[in-house]
Amino acid sequence: MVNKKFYITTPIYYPNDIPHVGHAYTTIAADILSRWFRIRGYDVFFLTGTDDHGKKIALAAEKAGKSPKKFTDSLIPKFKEAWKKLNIKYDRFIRTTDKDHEKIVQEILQKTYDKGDIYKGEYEGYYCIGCEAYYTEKDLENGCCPIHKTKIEKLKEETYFFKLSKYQKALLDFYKKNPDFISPKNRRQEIINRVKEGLNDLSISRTSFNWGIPLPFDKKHICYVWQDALYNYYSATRQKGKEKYWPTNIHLIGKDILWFHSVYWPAFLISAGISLPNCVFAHGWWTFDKEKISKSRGKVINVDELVAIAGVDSARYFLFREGVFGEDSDFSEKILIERHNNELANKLGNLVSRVTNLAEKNQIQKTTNNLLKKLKLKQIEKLIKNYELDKALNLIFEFIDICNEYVQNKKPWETKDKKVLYELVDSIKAIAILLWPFIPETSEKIAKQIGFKIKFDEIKKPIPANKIKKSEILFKKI
RNA sequence: AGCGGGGUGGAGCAGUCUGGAGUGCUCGCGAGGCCCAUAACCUCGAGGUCGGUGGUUCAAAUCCACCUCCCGCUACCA
Repeated sequence: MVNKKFYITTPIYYPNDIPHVGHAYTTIAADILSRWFRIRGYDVFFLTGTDDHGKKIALAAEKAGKSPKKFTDSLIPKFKEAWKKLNIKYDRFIRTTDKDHEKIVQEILQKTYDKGDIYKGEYEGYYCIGCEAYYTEKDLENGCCPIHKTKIEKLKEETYFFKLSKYQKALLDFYKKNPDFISPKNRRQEIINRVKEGLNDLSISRTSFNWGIPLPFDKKHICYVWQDALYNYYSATRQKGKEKYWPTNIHLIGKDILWFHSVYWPAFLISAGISLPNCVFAHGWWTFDKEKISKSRGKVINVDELVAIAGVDSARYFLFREGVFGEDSDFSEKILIERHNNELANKLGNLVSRVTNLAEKNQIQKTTNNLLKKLKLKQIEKLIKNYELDKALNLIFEFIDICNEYVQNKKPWETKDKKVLYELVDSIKAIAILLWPFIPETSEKIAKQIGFKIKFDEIKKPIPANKIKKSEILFKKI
């Protein structure tokens, strides 16, 4: 039997950023889902990467005295290290400078051009020479550049346009037929309303700089950011053996780029005659101690800082337990530590500690695990399939409480009941397997300690009545 | 301005779609229990007219209308 496939992506990030909590959130979410579908037996392809092209990069490279390629090469390790640090297991790290990507982008652009969806025109905007960038009217302050405070001029540039307006109806039809395409559903109406208001054609090329992919039908022009970037999701599946993964099951993104993914992206694909992704899931933003994260105000928390607070697993756990997946949440070091202490150390850690200790002293004896019946496995599976990660975690931790209660009520330290201890050890196994996508390091420690494999089917397989040793402390309190 | 989201015991949140005793979670507070465990764990309790007004209904936090306050988005900007 052929396994079902699951293809998941994160956005490709701008490499001159420092990987921070926002990047980490999306990427961990993708990691959790891909791990989950892997243990459920799916053939998973998890893609992340960087968007190396664009004017900002070209300028930053110039400033650093490097070629853009060399410059981005030097930035990529930061991201790879961050993901390693967060225990993220992606299948490919794509860069928009990858040869296979460039080739695919050009092929599709040519196709789109041949179809007549790209035409030459003029782009008009407010151009600041100091910034070497265009601004929209509302960006200006009294007609001046917001950064240089200098008078700004209206400039025209020859550019190619994509006929986005042509796809208004097709998009609306598509949304109607695929109600889950834009998720969570409260964002859906927002997009639909805006699309109904009408779509402008999209300027897709620039001649003012050359760090990008040249248009195949006019080499003077380079493809401008979005088209180049969005196609990465597709080009990654044009590699040999990877074709089966298209279309994407879920594009995980931040709500700030939902418009591009739910409007431009399907329009580009329809135009190129490519089948459309199943779902674009826009999650919320992190505020920091109730304030919006902004670099200028120093309210960013980067991956190193995040992990330094209480470790990888606590960070991963916190991000998905705090708040509803899909909505905004507030990041606070204090609350992360609270959750680490109260939930991971006191509930989960302590449960493992007391049970393994009792099991070491008294041994365990195989029996039917009635305790496990209280685990709402079906519901948990359903929640994760609907990407309701916070709710799934709630149910798993509800079961941890039930286990702690069970220890309390059955008093195995008094009765020395080997069967009760067996039930508990077997239940911890189930907990560890279910938590593996969220806190892999901890689950693996538990698995090693008790002696089982992290596979979904193992949840229902009775654990062999091995000798158990008291576990080390899983989460030290802070 | 338009569109979207929100206002639930002291704090932070679920619950609202698919109405059914104010149910639940984390923390804080009060009392007790346990002693296996990471001074952890378990039980009980105090505390809310579910933003306001009106409507539908046998029944509304939940559905409808209006009002009020908070927050976000408004496009070629990753």
